[in-house]
Amino acid sequence: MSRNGSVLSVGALEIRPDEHQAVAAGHTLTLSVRELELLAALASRSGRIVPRAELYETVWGAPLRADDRSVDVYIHKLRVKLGDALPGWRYIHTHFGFGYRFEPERSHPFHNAATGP
Amino acid sequence: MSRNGSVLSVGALEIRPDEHQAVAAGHTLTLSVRELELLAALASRSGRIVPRAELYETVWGAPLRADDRSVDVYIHKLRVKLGDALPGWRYIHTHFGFGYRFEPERSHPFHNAATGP
DNA sequence: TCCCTCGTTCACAGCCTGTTCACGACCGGT
DNA sequence: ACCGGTCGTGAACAGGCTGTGAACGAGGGA
Repeated sequence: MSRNGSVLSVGALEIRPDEHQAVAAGHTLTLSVRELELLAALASRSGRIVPRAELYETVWGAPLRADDRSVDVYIHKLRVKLGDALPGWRYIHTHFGFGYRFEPERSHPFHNAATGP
Repeated sequence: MSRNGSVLSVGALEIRPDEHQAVAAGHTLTLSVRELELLAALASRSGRIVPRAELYETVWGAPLRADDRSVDVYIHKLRVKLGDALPGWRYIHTHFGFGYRFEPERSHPFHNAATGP
């Protein structure tokens, strides 16, 4: 990940939280407020395993309740949209019992994706 | 988007604010003052997600009131005229909760539009 | 004055979002 | 392989935004 002012750049993704905009391989993603905020929260911690509680507190601004699945639901929404925009790559990895890790990785070793991370 | 003096060029559109004229695929559009100004405001920010307030302040020259729908109404008028002039292309994209983004994009994957953006 | 255009404002329908459920698949430990 | 706890995912809901057609009044030209 790299920072340039308020711009987060991870793999083929460029995220500008201030402008509510995320661009994947030159194509602007259609994200809701929560989706973009969660994406930014993940991207700004790229490569780290981030606990749900940390993600929730960052995006929702409140402590995570014991049975709240909001983070999981939004992770799924992001995976779908990122998958559509950048086929052949996985950005969000699950770490069972802990949380998620954001990092570009090929979905399949033999996938013929053209552009690198 | 490209600038040449006072000319904005986005996709098949060419907008000359100084001459109060907008040309789509060689055909001059019939736009009112507000319509042209809003189109110019959008085109000059092509590819960016622009908040309603910014558009309103640029075109109307005053801060956007909380329940003012003028921008939405004019966006609709522009969409109709652009849709007529350039079928098969979408230029104005809604970003729910924020504003609009101006960028040429095919309406349908299978549309046989001849001219590119 | 009459007609027509334009900008503004309404009203209502329809779409999008955030949240919460429900249920099945998956994981790790025993 | 069995089990309890975690995750993935599709769907239902209520509320807030946006799309859209129409009404209104001001202003300009014939």
